[in-house]
Amino acid sequence: MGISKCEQCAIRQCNALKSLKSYALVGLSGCKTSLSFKKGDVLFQEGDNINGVFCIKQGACKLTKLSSNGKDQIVRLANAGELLGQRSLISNEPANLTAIAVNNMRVCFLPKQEIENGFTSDIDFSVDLLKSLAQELKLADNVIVDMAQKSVKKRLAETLLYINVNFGVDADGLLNIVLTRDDYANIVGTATESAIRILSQFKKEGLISAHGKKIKIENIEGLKCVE
Amino acid sequence: MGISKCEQCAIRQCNALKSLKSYALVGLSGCKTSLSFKKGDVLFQEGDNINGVFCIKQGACKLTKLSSNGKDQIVRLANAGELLGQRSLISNEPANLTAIAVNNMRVCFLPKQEIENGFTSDIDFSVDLLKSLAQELKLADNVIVDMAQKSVKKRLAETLLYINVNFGVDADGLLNIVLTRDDYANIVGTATESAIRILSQFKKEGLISAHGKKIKIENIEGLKCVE
DNA sequence: ACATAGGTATGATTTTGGTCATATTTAAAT
DNA sequence: ATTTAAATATGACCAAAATCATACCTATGT
Repeated sequence: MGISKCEQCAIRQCNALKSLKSYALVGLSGCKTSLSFKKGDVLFQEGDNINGVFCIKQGACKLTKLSSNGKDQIVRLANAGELLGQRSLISNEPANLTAIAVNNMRVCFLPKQEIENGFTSDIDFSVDLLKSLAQELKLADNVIVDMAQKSVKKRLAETLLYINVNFGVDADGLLNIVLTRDDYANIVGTATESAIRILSQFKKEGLISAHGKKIKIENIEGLKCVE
Repeated sequence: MGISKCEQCAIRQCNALKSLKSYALVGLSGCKTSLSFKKGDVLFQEGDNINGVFCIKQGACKLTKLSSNGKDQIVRLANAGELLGQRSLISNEPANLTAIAVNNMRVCFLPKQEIENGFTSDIDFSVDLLKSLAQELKLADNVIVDMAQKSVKKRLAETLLYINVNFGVDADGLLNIVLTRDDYANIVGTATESAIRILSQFKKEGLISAHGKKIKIENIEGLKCVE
């Protein structure tokens, strides 16, 4: 059971839970589970009946799906503040994606029943859920277009820029999210060797620098111009 | 103004409007606009403030997005019964996609205000909207994986199978949706010549037959096995 | 019926990206 | 600290798909 209380948790301001009335939050506090995951841990798997949502308090994860060719595609990255499993809860279906921690995470699990109470009683909450799904859908549609129309090199450049904007950099300017070359390949949908090759090229061109897995963007404008 | 009444319209059973209470339907009837579009007509464009939703009574359309390389990607096809513009309405944003009729269409336009009244008063309506967005999101995620991981040939085979299942065939077994080779290319995200070449190959292999633009699937199992 | 534009078809060639092979480096486990 | 596995790097080669070129259909309007 949770130590902290949902009413006092700042992270809920980042997602639809911000619209829950205080009595609903008290209900949540009483039945939530605080979990922690280490890098590489699986939060849930494609096909799991998750029966609730996960609120990311700290850390980030990748949402992947296994393709029929045996490769895992990373469909998107989720950051602290995001709610996972909304879609499955709403559709009343098993998870369509697998969630894997990309660094150490603290997560609250909120059981389905409690959330459902929220959205029959709180119209603002369902409106917020609608908005967040609508946003996810828009982003997904845009990814479809990028996948279909842009080169691997451009997709990889845009991925670096995306991570820079959405996850930021540390004191040394290194991207806060640390991914393997294989992860990068699975985001842009290419072979691992191709991702490695292109990142090496970006390094030679001075667009990025790499210290092991840690990447620093050296030339944002240059990356934006990659075709 | 509409001739028929929303209360008596069967097509709304196919989408979230089925959950509107009868008084809300009467309100809609009073302010809806019945439109018709011919093949190739634009219902709305990416960037338009559509200020309402479109309910497709008859016909089908393609939802496209212009990529930075100047090509139009077909993100999905929408059939009779579907509601267009839900996402924009919810996000309160301009349309992210362009809708173009692929055959003759009859469509009702339902203004935003009226729909919004529906979802503050009718919890079932917002739940249904949530479910339909959730479904769209799941499909979009699956398309991302397919785009990233499958060959052009496989994507084209799956597109034919998708159209077969979702739009059906006429008395002669020809697919009900008639698309140009260019449209097929823009669905799977390839060059027009590549789409033409692969369809020719499918013809030679006896998987399909083509009578001008009209396509008939001759060997469903064969198409399913295309890699 | 004829002209015309848009769509289909196919060949030749180039480019992009995938696969296979093999080092080398880095990180994790004992 | 040493071993081991995993991740990175790079070359060589191959396959898939894009591009360029050209020709031929087939609807459409005049």
